Amino acid sequence: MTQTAAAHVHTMPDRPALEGLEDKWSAVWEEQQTYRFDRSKARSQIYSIDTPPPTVSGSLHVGHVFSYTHTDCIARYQRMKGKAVFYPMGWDDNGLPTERRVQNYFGVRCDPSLPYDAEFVPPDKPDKKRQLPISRRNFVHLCEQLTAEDEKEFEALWRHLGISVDWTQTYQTIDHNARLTSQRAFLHNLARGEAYQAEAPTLWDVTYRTAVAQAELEDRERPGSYHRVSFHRHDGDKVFIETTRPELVAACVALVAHPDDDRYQALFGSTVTTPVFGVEVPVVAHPLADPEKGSGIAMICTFGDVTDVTWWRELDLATRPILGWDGRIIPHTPEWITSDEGRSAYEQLAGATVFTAQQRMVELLRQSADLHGDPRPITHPVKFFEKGEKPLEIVTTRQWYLRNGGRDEELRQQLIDRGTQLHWHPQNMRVRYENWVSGLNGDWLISRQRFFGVPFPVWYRLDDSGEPVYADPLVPDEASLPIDPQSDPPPGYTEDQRGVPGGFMGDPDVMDTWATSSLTPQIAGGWATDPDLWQRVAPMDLRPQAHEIIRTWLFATVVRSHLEDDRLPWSDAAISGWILDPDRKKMSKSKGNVVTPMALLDKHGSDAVRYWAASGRPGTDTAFDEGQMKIGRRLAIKILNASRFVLLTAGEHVPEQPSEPLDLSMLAGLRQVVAAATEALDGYNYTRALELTETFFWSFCDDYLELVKQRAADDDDPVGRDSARSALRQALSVLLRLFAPFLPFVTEDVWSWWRQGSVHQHRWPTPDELAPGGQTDVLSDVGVVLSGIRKAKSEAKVGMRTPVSVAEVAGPAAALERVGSAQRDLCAAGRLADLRLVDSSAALEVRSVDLIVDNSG
RNA sequence: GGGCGCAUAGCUCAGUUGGUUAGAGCACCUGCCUUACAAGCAGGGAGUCGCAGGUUCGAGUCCUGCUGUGCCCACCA
Repeated sequence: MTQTAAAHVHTMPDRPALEGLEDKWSAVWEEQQTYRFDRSKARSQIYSIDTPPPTVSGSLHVGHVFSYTHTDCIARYQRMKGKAVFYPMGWDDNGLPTERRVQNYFGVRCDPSLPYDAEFVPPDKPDKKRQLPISRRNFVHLCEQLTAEDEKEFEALWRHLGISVDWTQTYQTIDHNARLTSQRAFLHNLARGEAYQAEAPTLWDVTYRTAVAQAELEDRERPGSYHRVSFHRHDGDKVFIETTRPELVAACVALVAHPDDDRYQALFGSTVTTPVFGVEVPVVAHPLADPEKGSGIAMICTFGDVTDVTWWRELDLATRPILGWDGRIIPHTPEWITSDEGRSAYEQLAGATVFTAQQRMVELLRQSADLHGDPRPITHPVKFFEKGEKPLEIVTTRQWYLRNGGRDEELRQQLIDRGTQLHWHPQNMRVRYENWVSGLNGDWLISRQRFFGVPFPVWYRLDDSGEPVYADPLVPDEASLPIDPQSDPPPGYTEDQRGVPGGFMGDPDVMDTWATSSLTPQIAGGWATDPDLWQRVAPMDLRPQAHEIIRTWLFATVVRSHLEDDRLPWSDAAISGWILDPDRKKMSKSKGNVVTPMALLDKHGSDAVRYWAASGRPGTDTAFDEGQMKIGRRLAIKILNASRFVLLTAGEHVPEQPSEPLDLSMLAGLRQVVAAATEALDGYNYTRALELTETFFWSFCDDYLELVKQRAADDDDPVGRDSARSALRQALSVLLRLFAPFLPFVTEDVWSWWRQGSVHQHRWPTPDELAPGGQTDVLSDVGVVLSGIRKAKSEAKVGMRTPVSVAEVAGPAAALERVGSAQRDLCAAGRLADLRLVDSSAALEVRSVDLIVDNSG
């Protein structure tokens, strides 16, 4: 142990350089287990992070580097403050992107009805046209196999970037623990009545043939057309409506207008008949109807859009669905269409896609003279599944829901209150949370009609006629989780009772990916597998994440924790911004402007890239700026050179406390920096902490080092010499630690030149450890004089080494006294033979500088 | 349509609760081989703080309106 530790005390190089520091130190950190979580600590001594699990099937981009660096700076700071940092890493391999990738890569598809095949090996050459059906468990294996490669790439990047994750703490969102956790949490929700099934109109993606939750919607502007269509009153008069969806006339259940709309007062309470189909529908009033839109009166169909659902529910209207789960018009002619003409018209639509049905319906309306004028093209927002390509339809299906306040004012208020209790960085992000929670219009739909994912751990009894009894699901023992109801029988049943009357059937659905990722604190923290760990890390300290998933990941996590533990999942949420390209657009792969992160790290060095990332304030979108990385690189090199100089000058000797006013002044300034940087980091303002340290460091190099370099080497003045040496060593030690969270490689390398152990396990500096006393204005006043002398030389276009016979400095007596206290240093640094101090009431200034210019040569 | 940001030097950004003459870095210009660092050092020029009002002794900062820009949300007739 001592042997290996000693091996990492490195000697100071003659020409220090940044090259190779990443590989060198990441290997040492791994070997020394520098970032290993110490689980012997109690909760109060632990800082725990709910790390975002990156989607492994996605690609690495600069945004990852940016936001993970922010979290790492916080993690390193907390570690140096003495906390045991729980900093796990997850991999998101659940959900549609992975499902599609595994299908294409291996040429297979998941068929949950198949039994597990332990002997299965994927085909050598995937046949993309005929995907081989395999069981869910086999599919999960392939997923884990494929994503392992991606995980390696991510891990290599994180290590190279210096992310101080504990690599023994990893999870995958589809792994055993994640499935166990998701199923167990669901069963708790079910037992408490928070999870329930309902048959209801549901937003439905016809391509994936799955339900979609409110949080996964997005609006897209799409072309459409207003069709002016007439309905018929019994007296033969026509009522004109405008619709963008004439193909749904057969699903019409009512016309609706605003209750105050004078034009339609006479119609309310009466009935009209639909064009073409001749179905009698009521005319109703509802305040949601907009008199300004179209003709002010609209047809209500089951279901054309979510407003239809509202009207249907609130006005208690009939249900006349004509769209199937495949997005086509239902083949058999519905019973509410009774006329011969109507039934034959419907037959022309039956089985057609929405697109084709609309064309045929327009033709039918023309023939019956119920289409007035030409369709008027418009552009309007249409709801899409965010990963889908066709507009969503609304169909009635049986689904699992989880209460999230969308239909319950009391729960909604409790969740809004949770948002208030959470410390947001930056604070204004809370508003997005509140807007979202306030705008919820239903509970969280958590079931998906997909094949790959975490299955619902329930079965249904089949009655004597083989129909499932949904009202009373069979549930497994918690000890048997995770289970797959498609291959495991419920307790008390045997597999041969599957699908037979009097037997059972497994729930065919899987959970929404957010139903799993909303449990990342529980998955990472061992809620279901390691109660000892869980009580040490939960509730967690920090959730770092991006702002666009506040409505999904953040909110869903709050919901789960609120329902399960009646508390917040973490105390703080740090919301990172986006990376913008130079055109101020969000960087994205499709635009082809993404730089691969590893190439950046190689080009500039990890510390330099981290410097750029840390310059992006919490929650603020930041421009991708290689110039900023060059500045970071320069800073890292400066740290190498200045440290080397300090150590050469100050030597190995550990002297007494500093005594010279100038030295004490510098340390007084540094004490202020330590206090301010600590306060900034406590408030998650890592950018401010870096900025303060950097500013101090440059003036430390340019002024203080220049002033004391001669005294520090002057053996004729042992007191002054040792004062400077002591101050230099104290300052270097503190500065390296202040920089360590941001520039872990260069600081660790310098630390190894003269100290034992890792700087990253050293304690964060405190003002108390620096020599007390000292006035900051000694150094600043001396700096004014030094700057004046430099300016005179610069304006005379002579070198800084040019000697000066006398410089005259004027200012108030107190300032002159401070300058005088460092007269020797000033004369040495400015090459002054004499410094003349003149009393003046004006601000301190250099009045004259008499240069000794050698014109002879 | 509602909400939240942003707008300060050519570029990227700081400017804490209102307070002398608005700052930094990059870029640019002028110099300097100076023994830690030329991937360095010294110095310099450069801004009507988006526009218009208002509050105040005093506004980059507070209030109102507007413009531009970005994001989030929203009920598809």
